[in-house]
Amino acid sequence: MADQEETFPIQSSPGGSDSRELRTENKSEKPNGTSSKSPSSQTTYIQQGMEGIKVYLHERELWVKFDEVGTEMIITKAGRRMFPSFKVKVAGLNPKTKYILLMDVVPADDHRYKFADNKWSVSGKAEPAMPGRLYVHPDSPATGAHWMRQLVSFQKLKLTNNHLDPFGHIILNSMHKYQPRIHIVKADENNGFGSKNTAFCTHVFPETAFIAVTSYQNHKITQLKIENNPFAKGFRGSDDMELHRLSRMQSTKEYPVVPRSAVRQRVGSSQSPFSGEVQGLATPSTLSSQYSQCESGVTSTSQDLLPQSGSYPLPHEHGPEYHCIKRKVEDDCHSGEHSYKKAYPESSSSEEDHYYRPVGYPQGLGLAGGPYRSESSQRQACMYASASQGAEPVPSLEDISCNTWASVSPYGSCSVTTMQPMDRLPYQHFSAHFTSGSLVSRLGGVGGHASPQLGDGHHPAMYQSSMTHQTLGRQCSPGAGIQSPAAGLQGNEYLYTHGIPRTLSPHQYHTVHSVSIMPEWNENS
DNA sequence: TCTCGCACATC
DNA sequence: AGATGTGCGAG
Repeated sequence: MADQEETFPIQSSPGGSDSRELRTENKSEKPNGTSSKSPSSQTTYIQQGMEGIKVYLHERELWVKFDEVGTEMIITKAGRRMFPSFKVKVAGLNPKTKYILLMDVVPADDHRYKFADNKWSVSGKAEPAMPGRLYVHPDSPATGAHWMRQLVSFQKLKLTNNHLDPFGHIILNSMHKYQPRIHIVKADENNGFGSKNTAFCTHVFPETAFIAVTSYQNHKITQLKIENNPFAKGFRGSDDMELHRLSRMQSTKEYPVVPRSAVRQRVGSSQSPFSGEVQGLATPSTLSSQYSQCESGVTSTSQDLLPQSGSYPLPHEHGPEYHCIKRKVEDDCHSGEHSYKKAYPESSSSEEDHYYRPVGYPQGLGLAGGPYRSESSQRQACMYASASQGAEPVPSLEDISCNTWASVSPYGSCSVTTMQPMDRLPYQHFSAHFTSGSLVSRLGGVGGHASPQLGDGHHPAMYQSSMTHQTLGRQCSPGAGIQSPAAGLQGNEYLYTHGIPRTLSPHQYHTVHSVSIMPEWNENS
């Protein structure tokens, strides 16, 4: 219980502001070597007690290598893991407090990209985002001590291009750019999802942004994957190996010229013809660091964020460290970094199951997500709330919450409401229904239960009141936040979740789609 | 573009 | 030993 939530007093808004500035300038500082350790992410805090939390990206150097070339992640119907894997070291949590760690992947901007002339460029407007799904770390909820004890791995998270995916995987559109985010939600009783003050913080590592593809476009990326992913070891080899393989497969026929893959090593090696690095996009690498810390999220203005069109949206600021939050954080920050060394067993414990939760929109938790997409009005709405990433300074917690939740639930709303129709549809099945009032519960449960409701899907049904009304209410309604649906918001948020059919996937995947949080009704009742 | 079966790898 | 994760390249 109660342990408290707080370690610190609120501060809320911390950093946001700071962070915000975008910087673009700096780019890379990071590679200092610390690699993973340095927290480069940007954080948004929503409530108290979350300020001193630091999150360090594991193997950041590897991420930066990919980022410098323009990271691509394969998406398949069955679901494909990300590589590099998203693993983090967390510091600054209250050892006794329980937290839920989850991840989502939000659109980085509103564009559709194409890879031509060895570089990425914008080729049009992005397709409407689907309701985002959240991947709840299987160990959730767990104490701060648990999460800080070892690396927290999200490696089992899978990406799919199947909009009707029944497994709870995160659904993305090919040739679109995305930004993974990690959210830490306090799961105290006092703070369940639904409760009024749901405290949570969001961390974004710009260097983990990527373009979803059904097949690799840039050979350099293929090469990096082969060289670093143990499962692709079979493609490494020296030339001999390759030749052998090729010969077997093709037996002489063609040696590929340069088609995409063919070249693997060689190409990779460096020179690839393509190589260009350029990516029009963005290479984020530079950006990367920015994010670090803590902001508060919010957003009101999300606008800022938005568009960026061109390239990378991410706001950055990089600062490395950042300010996290201010005070305390600082300490953490530093320390944090080191903290981890590789040894951790990978994932935190069980990774086995992952739970996925759908979030409404990409923004997910509102926080950040949104930023990018801003464009569409509809979305925006949603986003607004969230957005912020870069942008604004501190919103109020409330906002955040709103957003947050919004993300969580609202989304639903957002999505539901405003969003394009598409979104809603499909997912229904999965609802996992977490019903419990609080996220926590859900989360906790998440894994476990699946729920019954599948069928309907969408009924948006369930709502929970969980979220703080206040929070939500305030902002949301008012304008700031999400507009919409918020409706749900109004006090409640809805999150409805869809249950995932367990059958399909065991609990592991629980995704939640959108939605609103339900109260207890159902489940718990 | 995307999907599929394959050989090869890890777990 | 089986399940599962990889990129390849044909379709």
